[in-house]
Amino acid sequence: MALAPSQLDASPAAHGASPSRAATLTDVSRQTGLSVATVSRVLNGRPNVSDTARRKVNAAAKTLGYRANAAARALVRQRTDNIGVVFPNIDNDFFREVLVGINHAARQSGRHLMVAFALDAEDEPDLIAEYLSGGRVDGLIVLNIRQSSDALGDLTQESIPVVLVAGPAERRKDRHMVRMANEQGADDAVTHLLEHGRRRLAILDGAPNNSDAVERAAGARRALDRAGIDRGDVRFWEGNFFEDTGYDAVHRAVATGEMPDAIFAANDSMALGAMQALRELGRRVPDDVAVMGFDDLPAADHYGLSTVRAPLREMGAESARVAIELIEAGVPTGPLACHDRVMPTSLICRSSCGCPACTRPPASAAAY
Amino acid sequence: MALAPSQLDASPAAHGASPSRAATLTDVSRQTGLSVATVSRVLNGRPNVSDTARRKVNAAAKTLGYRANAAARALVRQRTDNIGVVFPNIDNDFFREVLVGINHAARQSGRHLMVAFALDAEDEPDLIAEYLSGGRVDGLIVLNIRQSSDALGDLTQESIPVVLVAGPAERRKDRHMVRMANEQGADDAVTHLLEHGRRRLAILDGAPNNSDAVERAAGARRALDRAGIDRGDVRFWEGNFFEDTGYDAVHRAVATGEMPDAIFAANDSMALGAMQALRELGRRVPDDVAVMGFDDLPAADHYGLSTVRAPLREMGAESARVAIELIEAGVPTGPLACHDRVMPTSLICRSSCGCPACTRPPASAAAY
DNA sequence: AAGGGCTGTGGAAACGTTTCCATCCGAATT
DNA sequence: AATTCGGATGGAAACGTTTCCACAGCCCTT
Repeated sequence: MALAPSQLDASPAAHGASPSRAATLTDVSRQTGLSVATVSRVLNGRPNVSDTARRKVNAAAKTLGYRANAAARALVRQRTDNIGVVFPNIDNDFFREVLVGINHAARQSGRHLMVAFALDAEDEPDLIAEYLSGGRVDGLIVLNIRQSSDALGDLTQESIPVVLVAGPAERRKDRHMVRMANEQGADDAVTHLLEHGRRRLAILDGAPNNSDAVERAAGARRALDRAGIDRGDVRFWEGNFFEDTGYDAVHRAVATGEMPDAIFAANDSMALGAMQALRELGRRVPDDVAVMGFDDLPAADHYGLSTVRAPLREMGAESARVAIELIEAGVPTGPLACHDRVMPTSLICRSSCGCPACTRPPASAAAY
Repeated sequence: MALAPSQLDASPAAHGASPSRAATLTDVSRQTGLSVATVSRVLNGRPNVSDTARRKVNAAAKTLGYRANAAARALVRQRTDNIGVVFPNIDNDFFREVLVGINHAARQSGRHLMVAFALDAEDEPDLIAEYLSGGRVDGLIVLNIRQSSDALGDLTQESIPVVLVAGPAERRKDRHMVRMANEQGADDAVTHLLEHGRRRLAILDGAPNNSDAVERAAGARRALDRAGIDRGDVRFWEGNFFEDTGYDAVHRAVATGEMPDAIFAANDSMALGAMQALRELGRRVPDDVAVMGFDDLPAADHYGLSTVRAPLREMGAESARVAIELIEAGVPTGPLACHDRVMPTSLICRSSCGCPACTRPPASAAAY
């Protein structure tokens, strides 16, 4: 009450030397002579505070280097402003791009990321369970969850929202999910090859238990059917997403004399393997055989591989946006109304598809 | 006091349906009839609790799915068990490996990771400042901090320990740092080439303002000097770590007729560029020209490039260990006694160095 | 002139832990 | 049998916020 004006008393370590403890609301309160309630109101931009008080508090907070303690705030607000991100233990090239997208969206909303990689397959459920309770995060993003590890039971049991990125297809009605348009992307690629007059196609398949692979194969078939291509002209080659299966498939084809005039590989790794085999065998790309892949790995650019870009950053950013949306909507999102956001792919024409008209779009990442 | 034995009253949502709020210590206390103090003691494995109480509490905690609230615990313990990790905005292939290493060490110590990427160069200092105060993390790891963005002033001013990974050389005595043995690695690579009888060497340099590049070049020079190689036999080619500078350098060499019999490139990207140029020019690797790189990118394996493995996971893990060590030691680590941990590199012989004796070590990552 | 509605402010409770301190009890010591 | 000791337990404070509620002025209306 007795507020001596302009009291510049030796406040506790104004910006002193030692790594002193962080300033608290009480410190600001003492320095300004105002109550912690008022100080808190100013610092949170709440109404009903006089301009005088506002000025004093802001000045003192700046001097003291005040920053609200996250734990105390989380405790009373019942909200941490953190989002958890769980990665599978499997080494995955995409991971970085997805995380960059998540980071972008999270930071735009002023939230922070808690990131964890499963150390092994058994570790994943533990990790998820750890984030689901404990109040460490307000929402959880799980990448590429392994089919088996359903630490996730019933959506309605959970106290925080969970968003799956590139999760198993069968959980789509059951879980909030963000994925890419695998089918449309593959359709686009095959259609592109057909539009360039290629007719004797080979489809290099991915691992059959991988949902990306299955969907891409389906997209390729859809394009072939729509164009009315004779199935006798199409070869379906088995692969498993690894480079050597692309390489081997081409060598087998040359052995049996069944070389196509175009190859669509369900991912870039296999496409690059196929291109290497073609080069070794003296076949020219794209003159003799056109090749398209899927994913748009950095290496694709380097080798001029035309491909379908997997919108990884967009998927990451979208998953964060969905999580935030669910967090802000409050807990009871119920079992109904699951999100299933499908991020569009885009065709990237380089040299391997053999269309001179197409120019490579800028490698920008403007909006995600 | 009046504890009715075996009271199985309708506890608040034992494991009910709705996404009810998480169980608290008070819930467990009510269910067991014991005080929160005792419950807390049991759950933290503290002594001076009867076995009866221990059993009752553990059972109730399990039934209720109790997990301690992180914010409340952090508030009273003045410690979050979180470690912050800040990445520069620059796209960096290494980032993932480093993070995996950090994750491993952090999780082994039961800590969690808060990860953030700087959105752009100006963003980095903000990010660092945000983690330095606010009590969100107990320690901070900053990767590859940009020379300019010294949001980091004086070590002694900071309230939490900060560890730099691959930071600027000039801060080594000033800051806790974890880095790799660039000089020794480059020395090893050049020595290896010399041991195979190569004498007309070319050293493909990295960007001169990059400390990794400078150190690697110094290591190469050290090996040459020690072997007493005539400097007239050695060419120093300028590069900037990008693939095309390796490619161009080889083309220039062939134009001037100064083709060496071995090339050491300061990183794999340039080495791969050089190899591609050699292939195009009809020179055989390693027969005509041996090539070695540095980093051990995934692509190095694919192209049989012999190289020096950059111990990225180890650097990550070590940085986390240093951070944890500093956290546990308490704040006042003072300006003296800065850590400068140098993680050893290792020679990876594949086919491009031309030594049949060397076999490729397993691609394990056993211990990090 | 009295009442009512705003505005600015402070006190105090609450969030969920951990931990200090006091208390109580039974067993061991004198 | 009186005393001490140590183990088991509960009460309550503390951590740093936010926010509800009460209250004191003040201006405006009737």
